[in-house]
Amino acid sequence: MLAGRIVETEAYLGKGDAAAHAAAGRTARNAVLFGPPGRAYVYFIYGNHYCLNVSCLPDGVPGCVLFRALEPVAGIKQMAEARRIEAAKEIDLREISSLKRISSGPGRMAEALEITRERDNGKSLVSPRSDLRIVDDGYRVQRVTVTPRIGIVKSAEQPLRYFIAGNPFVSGRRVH
DNA sequence: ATATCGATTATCT
DNA sequence: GATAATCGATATG
Repeated sequence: MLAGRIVETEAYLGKGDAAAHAAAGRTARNAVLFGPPGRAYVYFIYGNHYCLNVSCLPDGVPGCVLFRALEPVAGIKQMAEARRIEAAKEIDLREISSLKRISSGPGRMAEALEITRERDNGKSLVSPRSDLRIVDDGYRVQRVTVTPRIGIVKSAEQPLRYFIAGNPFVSGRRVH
């Protein structure tokens, strides 16, 4: 079983959030965002990467949370293999710097979990029967830092990125 | 350490 | 035809 702690997220809203895929209304691509909450919204970006979100607001109201980084917890070797970083010589999975390369960043995270739109879009993330789930393991976050979102141009100033303060698996530069 | 750039394709204008 | 919620490699200080 693969598992990781969610350490970094971003919120994307609907109309009024120009950076959100739902901003211009419902299409075949973003239909999950307009459906019930708790479903996987997986999109393909830059011709290379998948990114995983969970739909959040009530049926008919678009909104989601993008998962940007995981702290690897279980199945670490398998995730490293999925990322094709197991073979490299200087990789030592006991080192934080190596572990960070597994699932710090939305594209990396999806690759580590082998998530694709074809397989996972629309899946429930809350059903006990689902093979892709968000669960509570009892971990309690002490402090959350809020900053603007990464990699967007429109609505770039809004403070909608959230991460566990000081967690070493948060992606990007700003970790505090 | 920071900056810039190319890859590669589904989706939308 | 242009764009994009990224990544990894390369160049430069």
